[in-house]
This record gives sequence, structure tokens and C-alpha cells, in this order.
Amino acid sequence: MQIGKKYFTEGLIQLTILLSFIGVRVDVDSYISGYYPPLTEINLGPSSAYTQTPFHILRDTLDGYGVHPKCPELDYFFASRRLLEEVRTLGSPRFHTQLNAWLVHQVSATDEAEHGPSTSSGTDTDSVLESSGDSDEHLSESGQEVRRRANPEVGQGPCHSGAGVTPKEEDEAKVTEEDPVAPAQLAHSSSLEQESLLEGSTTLSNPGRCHPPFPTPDIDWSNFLSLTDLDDLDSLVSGRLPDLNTDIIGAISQNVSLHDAMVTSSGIYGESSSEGTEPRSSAQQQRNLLRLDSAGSSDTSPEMALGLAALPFASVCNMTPSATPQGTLNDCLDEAVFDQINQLGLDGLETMNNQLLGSLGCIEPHALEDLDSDSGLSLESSSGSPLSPGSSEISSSSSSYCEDECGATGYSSEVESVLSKGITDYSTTWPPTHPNENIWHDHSYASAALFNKAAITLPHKIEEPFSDDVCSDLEERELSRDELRARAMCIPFSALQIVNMPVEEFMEVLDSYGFSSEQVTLLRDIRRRGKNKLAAQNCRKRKLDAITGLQEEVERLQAQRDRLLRDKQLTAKTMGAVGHQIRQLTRDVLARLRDRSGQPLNPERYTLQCGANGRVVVQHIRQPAVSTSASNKTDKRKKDKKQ
DNA sequence: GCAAGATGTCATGCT
DNA sequence: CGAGCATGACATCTT
Repeated sequence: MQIGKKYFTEGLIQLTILLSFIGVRVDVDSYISGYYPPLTEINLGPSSAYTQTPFHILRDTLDGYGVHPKCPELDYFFASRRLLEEVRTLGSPRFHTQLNAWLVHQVSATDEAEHGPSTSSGTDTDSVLESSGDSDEHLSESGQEVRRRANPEVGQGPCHSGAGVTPKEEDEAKVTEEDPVAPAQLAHSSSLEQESLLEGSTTLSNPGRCHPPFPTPDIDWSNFLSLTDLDDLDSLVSGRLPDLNTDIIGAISQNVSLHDAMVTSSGIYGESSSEGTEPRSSAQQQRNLLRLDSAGSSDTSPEMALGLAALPFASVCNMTPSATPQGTLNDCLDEAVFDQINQLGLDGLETMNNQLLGSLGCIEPHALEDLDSDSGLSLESSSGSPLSPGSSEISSSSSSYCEDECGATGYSSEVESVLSKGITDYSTTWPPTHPNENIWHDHSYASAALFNKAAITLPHKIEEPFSDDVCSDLEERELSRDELRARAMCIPFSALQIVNMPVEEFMEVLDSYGFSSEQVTLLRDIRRRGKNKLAAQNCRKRKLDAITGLQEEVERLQAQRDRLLRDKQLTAKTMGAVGHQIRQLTRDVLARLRDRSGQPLNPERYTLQCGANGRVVVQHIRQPAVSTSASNKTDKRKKDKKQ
């Protein structure tokens, strides 16, 4: 219970501190934009029909660049949600992933020279911090603040380091390690990256260290917050510098070292996750990770289940070297993957908080880890909640990056990796097994070989039908009937996959998977119903739009009619006034004219006519009798015609 | 418990 | 001819 409270408290503190950075850290977009294209929003909510993103289409558009044309009006909404998600991501305890991004972008010696040592303050720490960029200037003002930010990393996440190292030492070590390579990198990196860099450096430099999985009660915020003397820090740093430098240099000497470092860190995380029992050797960790790779689906790795986000990260790192032929990972892939993992961090924290608060009292410390792992999974699933559009965005983007490395996509926490294989979604959606067991061995659906086959035959065709949003959706609400049917029939595809995959792929799936006739029928039904569902939704939307448009047109026409009526009345009034004036004028004119007898012309018998040439002529008005006779004649003609 | 709206599904016609 | 789309009608669920 104490641990849970501590976790919760630290999480709140961390979140609070990170949120306080929002106002300053205005370049969040720039940080992310460097790794991802403009985010694509996928709305899988109630109105999914209007906004559902066809992944197979987005595949050809640089990972769904831009908002779905059907829902441009939601752009602002998604943008706000994305920003919120980014802020939440800042609170992720898994800053290690950021470290990887930093390592990928190795800083050349020239860059380092360009940035040069800082001249502002006396300490290396200060210089590094000040060189981190405008957004972090507020942080560089005091070393305390920096340490405060570092605290969440150390004391928070499951991957915090330093079993035998005091928090203070850890912090110092981070700063020291950072020195050789950090300045240039930090110059263009965000404060978050700095933190991750610090954290990651420690991990990297101490691969063999035994790291407790959870923040020990001794490692406290207060400890770090109390560390105010930078000079002491420097001295400590200088003392540890030689050891750290060797490790760091070795780690960044080549790209492959990145993976090694990741594996190392993963091993550390794995240990931490499995902590409490006994520390595993790095070799064991490695074997486990490799085994995960061979399993094909990575998202449900036990480590991931155990650790919030660090574990998936570990699995990812491990997969890279073994599962992918390339020795180096694509930068974009790494960063996308890591960022995706980071996205899970806060979610994991939230879930942890909820679950811990709810059930900590009756769990053992060992079980607590399992709980966390579960929370991690649920978090991931919940990460797709309506509040986290960014996750889906990032997942989509990362998916595009990892197209070539589908085999290694297992990294992702949950869904995403799985989805990309088309297999994983089951592992995510199916009831989780014991966290300590390998989930892949617990497939209740078709054999793993089947899924592997899918992954192999359709490595990039099956677009992660399950985004975070989708996964969360599935878990938040009950599964649709088709989902249940598909599961009952051991169909290794989600309804969303079945519906969204192009016809060619669908046909290929039907042919290559050896489905029974019942399964094929169900697949076709699911696809038909799914398509029709979307069509119905679109149809209803169109109908509503049409109704709205017609209502607007009715209003517009009514307004026009009113306007015309007013004009008509005004015109009639004007005409009446003009006629009255004409009659008056005519009387005046006629009164001034004289007939042959010298008498004024009678207005009732004479009138004025204006000719086409502008001449005004006095005309004799026909007698009423004449007009009546004429009308009578016309009436007679009409009667004749009728007869 | 009822009503209205939302949503899913089927049937049908059209492209 | 089959797939997909559009839409009316009905059933079911939600509010």
C-alpha cells in the first residue's frame, strides 16, 4: 500500500511538474514533427463511418498524411487532443526511449565543436542545460529545477536505475555521461530529450548494474530535490566520468551499438520488472527476448505485460538485431517506436494509480508488479481512448516506418505492433494470461503458425487495423457480434481488419489461409456487414446533411420571399405616389390649357400622353360607353368561341 | 415503462 | 458476375 501511495504521489508530482512546462514548452510540435508527418486522426468513435480511415489508402499517402477528407471539420478537435496527448506523453516515465532517439542521431565531432562549451555558468551541467534550447531556458536557470525534472525518471518508472547507487549518484552520473555527447545534441533537442538522455546514459553506461524494478522507498523525491549544490554534483561527476565515458563511447561508436544498448537496457528493465524474485542475468534476458522475437508477435511480450513501457521497449530493442536482417534500424522507425512506447507511459501511470488505489491493499509486493503489467496492458488498450488520438496517429505513423521491419514490430505496446502483423490483435484482445507467462503460448485462437503465416505473407498489407483507439474501443465496449463470431471461428483477423483490407488482400487471405467454408462465409458476412454499416452511417449522415441543407435553403427562400414581398409593397407604394403625382401634374397642365372655346380642358375628358419621341400630346379620353361596348364585344366573342 | 433517437442489419437496386 | 455503394425498412439498443 505504501508503495502504491508513493507511486501515485510521485505520479501526480511528475504530472504536475510536467504540466507546468506546457506554457514554456511551446515547441512540442516541432519536437514531434521531426519524427512524424502531420498526424492523421482516426476517429473510430460512434461516427466512425464518417471518419474511419482506410488504412490501405493511407498506406500510399505517406502514412496517412493529413486528415481524412471526410472529417476535416474534426481537425481542430483532434489537434487539441493531440496536444493534450503530447502533454501527457511528457509525463511518461519511460524516458529511456528518448535516449534511443538521441543515440540514433549521433553527434559528430564537428557538431560538438560547433556548439562548444557553454560560457554561462561554471559547471558542465549548467552548460549542457543552457545549450538545450530556448524552450528549456527556464530550466537552466537553476540546477534544482533540472534535478527536479530528473527525479520523476529515477524515482518513477519501473525502469529507473540505480539499485546500488544512491539517487544523488545516479543524477550525477547522468550529468557526467551526458557531457561528452550531449551538448550538440541537446542544442536542438527538447528538455524531455535531455531527461531521456540523462536517464538513458546512465542505463547505457551501466549495463551490468542491477536495477530495482520499482523505485525503492529510499529513493525519494525529497532526496533529489534536496540536491541543490551543483558543485558537489560536478565533483561527483568528475569522479565517475572515466567509467561512464568508456561505456558511452562504446555504445555510440556505431549504429549497432544502439541496439546493443537497447538490449542492455531491456535486460535491465526486464530485471526490474521481474524484480522481487531474483535478478536475471543479462544472458537470460537476451534469450528471453530472442525467444520473443521468434514467437513472431511482440506486443504481448511478458516483459511488456510486466513492465509498463520499459518492457515493450526492451522487446523492441531485442527484436531489432535478431528479427531484422538490417543491422541498423531506421531512425524514423526507432523514434516512432520509442515515441509510441512513451505514449504508453502516462497511461500506464494512470492505470497503475487506479488499480493500485483500488486493490493495493490485498496484493503482495510481488503481485504488485503483475498488477502494473496488467495496468500497462490495459493502459495501452485505454491509450486508445477518445482522449488519446495522438496515440493512434503515432501508431499509424510508426506503422509506416516499420513496414519493412514488420517482424520486429512487436515492440509496440500493445496493439499496434500486433496489429501490423494482423496477429497481434488477438493477443491484445484476448483475455490476458498470467503476466509472467508468455502470452503467445496461450493462443486460444488458431495456431501461432497461422498468424505467423499471415505476418509473413502479408507483412505490410495488413495495415495495423488495430490502432490504439480501436483496441481501446474494443475493450471499452463490448465486442461486436461479428468480433465474437470471428473469435469463435478462430479467425485471426479483427472485424476492422476484415472490413478495411482491400479486396485483393481479402481475397488473398481467403485463399491463403485455408479457411473452412464456414469461416469464409463468416469472413464475407463480416466484411459485407461492416461495409454496409459504414454505408448506412454515411447514408444517414448524408440524409441529415441533406435535411440540414434543405432546411437552410427553406430559410433562405423564406427570407428571399419576405424580401421580395417588402420590395413589392415598397414598389406599389412608390407607384401609387408616382401615379398620384402624375395625375396631379396632368390636372395642373390641363388646367392651364384652353380648348377652342377658351375653356380649360376637363381632366375627366382629356389626358396627357407621352410619346416615344418625348412629345407630350393631349388626348381625348374615350367615353365609358365606348369602352363598355368594346368589352361587350369581346365578351360576345368569347361566348361564341365557347359555343 | 414509454418515446425518441441512434445504430446495426437486411433486402434491394444501381453502378 | 461479383463487389461495393446507396437507401428504405425493420430490429435493437440507448438515452
